[in-house]
Amino acid sequence: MNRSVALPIEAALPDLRCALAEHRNVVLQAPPGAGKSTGVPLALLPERWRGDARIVMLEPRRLAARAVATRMAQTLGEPVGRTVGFRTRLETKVTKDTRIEVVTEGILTRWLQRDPTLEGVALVIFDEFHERSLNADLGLALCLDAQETVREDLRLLVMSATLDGAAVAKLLGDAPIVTAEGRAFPVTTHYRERLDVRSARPQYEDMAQIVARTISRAIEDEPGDVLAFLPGQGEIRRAQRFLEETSLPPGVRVLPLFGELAPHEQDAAIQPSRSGERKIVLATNIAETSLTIEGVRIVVDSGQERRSRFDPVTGMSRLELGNISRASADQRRGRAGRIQAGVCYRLWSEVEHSSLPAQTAPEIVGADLAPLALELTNWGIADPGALRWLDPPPSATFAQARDLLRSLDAIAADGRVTEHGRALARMSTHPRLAHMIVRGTEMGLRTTSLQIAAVLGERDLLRTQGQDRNVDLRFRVEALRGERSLPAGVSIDQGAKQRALRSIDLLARQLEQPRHDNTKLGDFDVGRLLALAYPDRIAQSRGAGGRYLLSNGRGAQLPPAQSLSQAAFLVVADLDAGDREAMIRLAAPLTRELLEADFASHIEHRERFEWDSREQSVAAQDERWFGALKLYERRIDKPDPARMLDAMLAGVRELGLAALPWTKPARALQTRLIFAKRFDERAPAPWPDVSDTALMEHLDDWLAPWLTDMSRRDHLARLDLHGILMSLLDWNAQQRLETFAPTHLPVPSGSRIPIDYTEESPTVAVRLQEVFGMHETPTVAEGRVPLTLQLLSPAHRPVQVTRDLVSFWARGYLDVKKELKGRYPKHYWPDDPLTAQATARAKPRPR
DNA sequence: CTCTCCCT
Repeated sequence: MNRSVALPIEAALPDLRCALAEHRNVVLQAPPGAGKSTGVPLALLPERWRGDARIVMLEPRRLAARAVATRMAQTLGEPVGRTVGFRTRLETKVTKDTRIEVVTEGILTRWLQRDPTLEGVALVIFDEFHERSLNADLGLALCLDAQETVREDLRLLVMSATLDGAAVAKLLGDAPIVTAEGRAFPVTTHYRERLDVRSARPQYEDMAQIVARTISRAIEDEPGDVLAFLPGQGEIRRAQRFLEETSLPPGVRVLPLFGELAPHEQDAAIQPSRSGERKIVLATNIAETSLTIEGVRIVVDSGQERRSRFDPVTGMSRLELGNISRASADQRRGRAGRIQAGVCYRLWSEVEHSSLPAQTAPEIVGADLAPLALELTNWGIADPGALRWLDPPPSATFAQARDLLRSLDAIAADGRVTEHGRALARMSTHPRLAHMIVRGTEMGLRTTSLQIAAVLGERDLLRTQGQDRNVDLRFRVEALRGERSLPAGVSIDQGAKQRALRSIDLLARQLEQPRHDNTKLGDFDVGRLLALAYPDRIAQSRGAGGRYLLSNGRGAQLPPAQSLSQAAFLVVADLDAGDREAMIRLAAPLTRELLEADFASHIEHRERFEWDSREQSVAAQDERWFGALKLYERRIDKPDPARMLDAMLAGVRELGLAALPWTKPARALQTRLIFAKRFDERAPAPWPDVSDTALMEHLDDWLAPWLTDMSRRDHLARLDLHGILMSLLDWNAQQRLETFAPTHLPVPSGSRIPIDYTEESPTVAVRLQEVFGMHETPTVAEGRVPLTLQLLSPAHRPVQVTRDLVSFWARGYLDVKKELKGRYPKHYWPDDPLTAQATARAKPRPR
């Protein structure tokens, strides 16, 4: 147990032992390099409270679980699996002698679901808790619940590097906080303002270019290897090009590092440089926690990262580029001070730094919560509020997750877990995929469904170089089965394949044995099975260009040059939701026939009656829908008249009243009725409101009866609007209208002049000569409304307007006569118009 | 021109 150099954690161990002897729950705060992961479990092994029970320590990653267990075993001078063992989903080294068990975080959840008392476990240690992984948060919530209900003596130790310990200590019931020093060398921090004040810079510069320039300056100014953090592969490739264009000192190599890189390429970046050589590692977040790069003295930090964010509305995730947190920046900087004093270049200013979030948002805030919701439901909890959380699961996402579980038949109508849901919870895969495996097994497609789940559990089974990546999932399933020869530039990731095969074994053991299994792969088996897992991502071609519509209503697009783009239907296993259209990353083809057969109970039959604006007619169609996808449509030969009528009315509503065949008499009748309604004071008034507004509002009442058998705009020409309006009046009202608002005014010449009711005051336009002998101003509305007389010349030119004929004759007439006599000398212009003979003749009477 | 990790 002796080490040549004492770990910094040693100093804190007495306090930690004390705290754990007296309290069930304790928080240990220690920076990276303190040696807590290996030091703490070993130090607690002899404690009295342990008895003969195990200490369990959670690690966020399999690699870490194995490495930490190995180091502890070495310290004891034992092989792994004796006193110290580890357990991950895919690999286990544990015996009956094991008293310290290092496990990945998901394993604990599995244990708790099987045995909430966690029998045989004295202490659970949450290592790297500051990373706030979903599984660690869930594990802690379940442990606290178990502690409250069935395991009062269970001890919990939360270890954290950068996390503010106070919040978690409070969550643990005012647990004591023990702190330890780290062992890190000082790192000098340069902010961007100090680097770049010299030159005026353009407004925008490629991040990759700025990183490259900072690196080439740093490598001149400082000794040692460089680790640069960039948000993604694209930026890494660009920075690499920029660096290779500049003249780097001899012996300096540029090495990219990201998750999709082949293992031997990752190793090249991780291993220490040979003597006399230096390296520049361009890395994603993978180098922040998962991998440690040997020999780094200089860190260049872009300050950005890509993060996955789940959208509960669409049920899809998207990658977002954003600023890192201060905690993350410190973690990245710490990578420069592991073996000696180092230097860190931050490509942002000190002012910007203070505005960054202190901590990275915990995973639970932005993740798909379907797995968590299934765990909680299986735990017997429908509302996460029943448990204690640092950050509770966001309610919208949790609700979406419960909806999904309901659609997978995992939750019953009463909100509790179903037998099927229990089966899904027993499986070590996403509930969607577990559902696919269980139902697929029932369909006789067990092997294929297991293979799909295993392939989807890996980032990508295939490595593609120098060409467009083929997104067909069948391609990968066939490769896993060894049934496909791969084209040049495409190879199997052997590590991924081995993990996939282990996964299949594991999942198969979690299943009931099938009655029969079809091991041969049919063309559409993958698509059919995938549809069980992702019914919301079944996609229908929109025609050309690899563009599809998903059953959840969103658009999605295939990358260029995909053989799948010929498929009428796809099921999408993986996609990035993007800003506008989602990009399909993995999919398999399906047919309409299979979709309709497998999802018969989810297909919606609709008889659709709608006004088609483009065709200007009613569309009466028989349709079959799956979510947002229209699978089938046919014109209905004998449509239901009532629904036809509704659609026709909708059409008129859209077209407006102007689309109706208004004749002059019809419009005139409308204005007379409006006039009558306005001026008739007799009660009860028999007049309907036929203003344009009222007609539009009440189309169903007055127009509908006349629209039977009509289905297009043309048909409206058949309407007799005058007759229709007249039919709104009973016989008495029709009679009364004739006297109250007559159509015409008889004048002394014998003519009948039409009365225009559209103006504010009803008007007749009549030649002056026709009203000689008319003593009084004519009226309508039973004498209450005088008509406006527009008096015209023989040539129908307006001469005078008056609402008072008596005073016109008395005063205005003389002037008018004089003028008209000048222009129309042959006409008859009497001195006394009241006794003169009116005439309707256009030509002057012969003298 | 798309991060990373994980599940008896």
